[in-house]
Amino acid sequence: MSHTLGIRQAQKQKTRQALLDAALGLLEHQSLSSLGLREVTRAVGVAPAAFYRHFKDTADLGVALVEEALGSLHETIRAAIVTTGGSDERIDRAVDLIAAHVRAHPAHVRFIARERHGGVAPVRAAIGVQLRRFADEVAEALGADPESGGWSAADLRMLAGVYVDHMVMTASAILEAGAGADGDEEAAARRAEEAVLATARRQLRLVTLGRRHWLD
Amino acid sequence: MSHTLGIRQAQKQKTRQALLDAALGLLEHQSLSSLGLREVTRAVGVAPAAFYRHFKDTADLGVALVEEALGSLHETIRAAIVTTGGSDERIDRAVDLIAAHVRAHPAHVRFIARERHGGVAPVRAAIGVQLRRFADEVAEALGADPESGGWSAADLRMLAGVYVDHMVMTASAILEAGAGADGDEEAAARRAEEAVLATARRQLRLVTLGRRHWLD
DNA sequence: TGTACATCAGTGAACGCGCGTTCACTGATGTAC
DNA sequence: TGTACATCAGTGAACGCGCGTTCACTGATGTAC
Repeated sequence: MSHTLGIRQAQKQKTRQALLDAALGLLEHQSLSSLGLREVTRAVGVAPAAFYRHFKDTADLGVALVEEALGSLHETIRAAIVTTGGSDERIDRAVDLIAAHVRAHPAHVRFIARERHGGVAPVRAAIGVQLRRFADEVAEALGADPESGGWSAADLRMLAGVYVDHMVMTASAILEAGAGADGDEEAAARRAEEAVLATARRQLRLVTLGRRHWLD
Repeated sequence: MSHTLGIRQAQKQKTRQALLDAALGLLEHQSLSSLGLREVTRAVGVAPAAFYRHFKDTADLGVALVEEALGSLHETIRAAIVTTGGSDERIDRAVDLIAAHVRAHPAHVRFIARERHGGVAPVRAAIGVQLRRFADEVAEALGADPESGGWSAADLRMLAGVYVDHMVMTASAILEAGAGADGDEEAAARRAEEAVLATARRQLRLVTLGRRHWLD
């Protein structure tokens, strides 16, 4: 099988991951566009010059973060796709999966929502490519669904786009709902999150109804 | 009626507007989070210290930009609301209005899409407040529509949210479609924009169908 | 297993530069009489 | 209308500071024999 990494390679990967983690943390309160290389290395505890052993600049690090963040989202999307059952069960399941994803990877969700339209072109492009891939994948799954008989490829792709966009928007809204959760406000934050989830479910039901009558 | 501004006040307003315009231009390729005060004053041709006669810092300037950008969007939304006719005509009209808005105020659209989830909290908050106001306004208009008989306030609000979010996303997508339009690619960009508009119309039709069968 | 050399992730000092902020100022505009 | 004083938008110099990038380096790890 795959041979074990040498000590040197393993240590390098560890430092690289520490840089990525530190950057993600620092991006909670700023945009990638203003993230400094020295800020990141300071947070990790290595010399500024060490940064260049791993990334060309912070935009390059941002692209690596896109792969990490959308890798985890990809798994959630696949889990939502394979769900079976009636439309209401599928909607509940999809929304639960998104909520769990946000709880597991809040910083990833924030990063994607923030940089999707952010000021760093290569990162924006990388996010765009991946989200389009997700939509293609969802469109393919929708095409396999008997409910989609008679749908054109363009219409399936349009519907898939609605689902993917909705997923990203909902994830970001859940994050925002929990943002003010300090001390006593925890209960209020939980209520706000539940309101976001309820709205998301209603919106998905609306789309499902539209889908059902698309070919009328 | 309102008395004319003094020469001093008029000149001050002119400088303030020049700072806002310069900032908006500089934000095409970066986020507010990384916009420098000196950058803005340099673009206008005034001393750095002059900035403080108008804004506390760049975040403060950003909040002023939100009001400017969402003021113009507000008018477009009102125009879309008062449209009459069958649902297809209303959809076509709404999408045309968005396209015209993007053509008239591309930098405003970019700013809102970028900073809606951006790294500057006061700006994010200001955008959130205004978009929620727009949704309230749309919900009220939807409530007056005979097609919405029997709808709960929460459902109307949910639907209004879908429309407002869709409008912002579509505006941003139109901008992105035209982004690569240099030289020979102009024709390709126009085709890309038309594809975005076609998708937006289909998505609105999907929502309209869902709306029609909401109470089934 | 042991030795001699090659590799290379991370160091630490140095650089020039542009940043945000302060301050006393200037001179055109505004106001009171 | 004319004069004397007040206001205040914009100036320009100065400050300390952290930035990104470069470079020769060190010493642990890897490799060839």
